[in-house]
Amino acid sequence: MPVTIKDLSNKLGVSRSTVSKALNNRGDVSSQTKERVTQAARELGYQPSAAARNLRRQRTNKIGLVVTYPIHRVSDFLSELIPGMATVAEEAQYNLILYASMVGRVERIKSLCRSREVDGVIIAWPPRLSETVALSQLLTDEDMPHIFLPRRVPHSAVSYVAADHVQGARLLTQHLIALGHRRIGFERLPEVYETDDDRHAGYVQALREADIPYDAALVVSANSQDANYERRSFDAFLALDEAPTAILFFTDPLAIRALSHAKARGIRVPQDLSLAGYDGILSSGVTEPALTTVRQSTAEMGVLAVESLLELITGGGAESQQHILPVELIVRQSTAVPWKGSA
Amino acid sequence: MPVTIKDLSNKLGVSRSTVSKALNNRGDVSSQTKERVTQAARELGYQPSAAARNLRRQRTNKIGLVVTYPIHRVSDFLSELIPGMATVAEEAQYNLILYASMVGRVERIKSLCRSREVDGVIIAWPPRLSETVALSQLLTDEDMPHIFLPRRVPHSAVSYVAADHVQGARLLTQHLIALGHRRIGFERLPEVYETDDDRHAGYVQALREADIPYDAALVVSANSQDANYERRSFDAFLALDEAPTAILFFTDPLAIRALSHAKARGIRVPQDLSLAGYDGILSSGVTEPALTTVRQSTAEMGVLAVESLLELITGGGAESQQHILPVELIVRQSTAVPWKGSA
DNA sequence: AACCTTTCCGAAATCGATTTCGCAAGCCCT
DNA sequence: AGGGCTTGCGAAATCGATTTCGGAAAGGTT
Repeated sequence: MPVTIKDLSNKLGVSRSTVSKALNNRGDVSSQTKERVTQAARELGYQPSAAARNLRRQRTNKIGLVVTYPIHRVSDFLSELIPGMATVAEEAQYNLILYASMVGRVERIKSLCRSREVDGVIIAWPPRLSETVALSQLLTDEDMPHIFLPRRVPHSAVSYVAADHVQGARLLTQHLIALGHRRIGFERLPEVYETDDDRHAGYVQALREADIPYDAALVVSANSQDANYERRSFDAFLALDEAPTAILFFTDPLAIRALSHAKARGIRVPQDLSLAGYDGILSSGVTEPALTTVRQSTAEMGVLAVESLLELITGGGAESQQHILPVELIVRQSTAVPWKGSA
Repeated sequence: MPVTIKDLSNKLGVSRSTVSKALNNRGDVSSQTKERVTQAARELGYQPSAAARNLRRQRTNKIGLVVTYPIHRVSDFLSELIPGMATVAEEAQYNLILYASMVGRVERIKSLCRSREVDGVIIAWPPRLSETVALSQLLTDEDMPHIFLPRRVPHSAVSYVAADHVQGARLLTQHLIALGHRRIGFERLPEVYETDDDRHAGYVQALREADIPYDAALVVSANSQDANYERRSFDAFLALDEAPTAILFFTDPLAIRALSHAKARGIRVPQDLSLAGYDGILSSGVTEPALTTVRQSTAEMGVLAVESLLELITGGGAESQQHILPVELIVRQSTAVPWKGSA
């Protein structure tokens, strides 16, 4: 039985209204009374009940991080996202509630809105575009401020924070072209929809800019569900009439595994073959050779998502928040001039 | 303006009490009425207000993950902890609220208790023992179920989930001894208190079991604040009259950096020097050579912590929950027989 | 002195759900 | 028929804070 506002008002002989107004620093309380009340509140260790306050104020000062993707598949990103998000939220007197088991649970999201557990949500790793747009509509209908992360949603009314993957893939491809590569493989991952489209577009764009014809045989689609697929696709690359001299992988883990396949086959990286990843995860820096990759600042995206969401909640900002953050090319040892030494 | 219980009762022409009782499946409502009510609730998409329910029920169905350590320093662990924790919590109809900026904020924790935002808390990476015990006392006084993670708290009334670090360090040391090492260095990290003590104890125990005298010169203390310290301490190891043939590091990152220092000095690992880490982070598997390490199942600890906390909350379980999870030795390529080939 | 402003406070309504308690209707039993 | 039970429902209290609104008291103005 914690101290309530009633206890305070009894002890001081003033009404509950006065206590509340004093603690919230309203105008119609004398500074004397304010002093007495705050003093007593401190002494008794009074802390307003969150539930009562939420009910009355009709807001919770909590924002939801709704992960609409198998959460263990994105835990690496979460570890970069969460510290910044939580910190920024807390600076604004908000807390982060995690909703992990949201894969395909539109019903659950709807009930989350209606029960008003949170003042706004960040939808992390939303599903394919059509569903995302529908979800956004649902949330709008429910009057729930929301922002998508970290995927671009090409729709003017939808808020999101994403990284510039067109540019990322373009930078990587340009880097390889500058080294002298002309046959550049690209292993894409269609299951991530727009992100995959974007990176593919960046790859295509860089090729076009260098007047290198696009060869569909150099582009294969990975499948993160199927562990064996990687090796098969890697071998497929090598079996081409004109094998690529460099391969871009959709993510670092794919590239790292390709690296070990290469080693197992006696292919030297980068002398015989250049490999590059994407994301700049920690492991990409400690492989031998260290991976050339593109780094998106996940932490920054999280921070920006929270900040944008808070603006949507307080209504201070624009109608919709759309942010695309720059990415950074990280050149390391896994890429080099093709056929440097064939010994 | 979401649908409230009042809307339902109006539409159906029954009292609010009846609606509530019907939806909560109480005994004193006819099954007919129950049917009508649930039907209408579905149609209108009624969802009880979380705040109102919390206020009335005096519980929130939320548990707090209180990180009392700089959160960006533990983000790797968080990524392993959180998916399991959130999933288990949600299965039990609970959600996880993150409290990130809790370093030294005892006041904040106290207000968290008094405002009853959560039904229980998991205190992650608690501070030194004396403070931890005091914190536990505070939480007990506030009637707030709590559990510490992932550190042992040697105090019968305090609940915690931890890993068996005595055993972990012992396994590593035994492994090196079995390979033939007798001069085994140990770089400890005193800032993590009990965990450090435990690992040191395991090291000592393994040496004693093998009748190898303890040499204080082989044990140095790292300081994670000071990036240069590592190199200095590494050089200090090498400068010893009788340099160690193997070194255990308190964590994988320390070992990984030692690995690059070794390379930079032309020392071959493991031929000239065996190195081992601790924790089995992802990166430890992709270094060259891959690190021998000890893996604690962080994910399991998180799950167990949530389960234990839920028992404390529902009062079903024991008075205090104390769990020490086994650890697993992972032998990889960074450890070998000493002086295998000196060429 | 009559009137008008401020200043400050408290009674009561409110947020939305749950729970207690009383009561009416219907049933069974002797 | 009368007493006792069961069943099903609703009125009202409750959780704890906030907010609206009315009014008393004090001060100021002509």
